[in-house]
Amino acid sequence: MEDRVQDTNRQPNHGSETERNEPVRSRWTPKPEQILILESIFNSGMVNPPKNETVRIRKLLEKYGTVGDANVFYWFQNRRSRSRRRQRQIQASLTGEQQQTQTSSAGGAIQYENTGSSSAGFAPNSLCFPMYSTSCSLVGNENSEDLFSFSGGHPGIPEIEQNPSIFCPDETSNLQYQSGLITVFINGVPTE
Amino acid sequence: MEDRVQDTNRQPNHGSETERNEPVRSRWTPKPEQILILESIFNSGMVNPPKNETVRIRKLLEKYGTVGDANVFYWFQNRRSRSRRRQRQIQASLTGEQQQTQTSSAGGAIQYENTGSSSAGFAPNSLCFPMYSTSCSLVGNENSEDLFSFSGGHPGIPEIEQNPSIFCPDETSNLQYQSGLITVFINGVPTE
DNA sequence: TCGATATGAATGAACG
DNA sequence: CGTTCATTCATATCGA
Repeated sequence: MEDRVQDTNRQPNHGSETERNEPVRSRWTPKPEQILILESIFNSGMVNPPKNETVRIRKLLEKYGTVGDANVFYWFQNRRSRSRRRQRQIQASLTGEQQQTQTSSAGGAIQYENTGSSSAGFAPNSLCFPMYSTSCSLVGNENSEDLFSFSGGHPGIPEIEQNPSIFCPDETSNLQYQSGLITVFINGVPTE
Repeated sequence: MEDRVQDTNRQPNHGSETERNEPVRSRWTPKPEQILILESIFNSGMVNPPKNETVRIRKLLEKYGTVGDANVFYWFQNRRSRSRRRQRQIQASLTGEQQQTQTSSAGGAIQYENTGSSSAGFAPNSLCFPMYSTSCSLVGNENSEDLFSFSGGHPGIPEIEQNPSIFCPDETSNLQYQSGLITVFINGVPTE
């Protein structure tokens, strides 16, 4: 398994090769711009995009780097899973614990189940979004192909759930615009 | 394939017992030998074993570790599902290479693919099975109880799988034999 | 470089 | 049967 055929380039901060060129990558490493897009979509309420949407999202992301449907799919799956887990843990520590109010662990519950003995002291720096979140530029994509007219009504799948109450407070309340190109997210779909 | 990673044989079992007596495992983790057996059966064409077979398979697998009928059942179910999904995905990315955003809902099937719209280099190397496939030894089990003499006559249920042609080419064309104990797969049933 | 965390990917279990 | 959730594994990245 593992054909490391995927070529993605990571390089969050090294500005050398930005697009093509990759020694050998085993796992997809989303670029900052891609993460931003994904985050936005997720936060827009589309936490579980159907296949069609997934494909569209992938195409959108491809403008910033190679990515496959599977990557997008996994991303959302992990996202949902992790959000939920975090939420659950927070809840748990809030309700069921009166014994020791977040003493050592400062409230955060990590995911790693006690792997051994290392005390779990650490820093819950970011409440819900720990991601790297490097500075992203999202500069205008020269690619002017019409992405989508964003699906107003779903192609036939009324299945989306506009999650009314998202837990994640998150800090990515982005809406980045720069270099004269504004990207707005309509219905979870980045449009310009 | 690719040992480069894996095989860490690392039983998630942090403990020491690799076999009997699990500290507390919520989910079954098939051992390499078990996987091999399952793969072989599946690749033999028995992709959807009836209950009787499932029971037998489970008993066979039990020689290498605790396992229940449900595990076997789930395994085959997931296997079938996955194989099919992958197949579909490959198809899709082949045809959709130019465009084709098929709206046929199809429910998100995703998993593996390398699309590289531009410069698609895909790797046929790992055909279809991403799974671990660790090196297995399947060393002779001193367990002399002869569980089966392979089903001579079928228990009475002619109801077998329907799918005659499986797509997955697979690479596990094993047939391992070791330390004086040869295991052959007759009719998809490992026998010694 | 090592150790910890973050997160992509794989897969067992379950749901509809 | 197809899809989704939960758990686990493997790797990228950061910090000391």
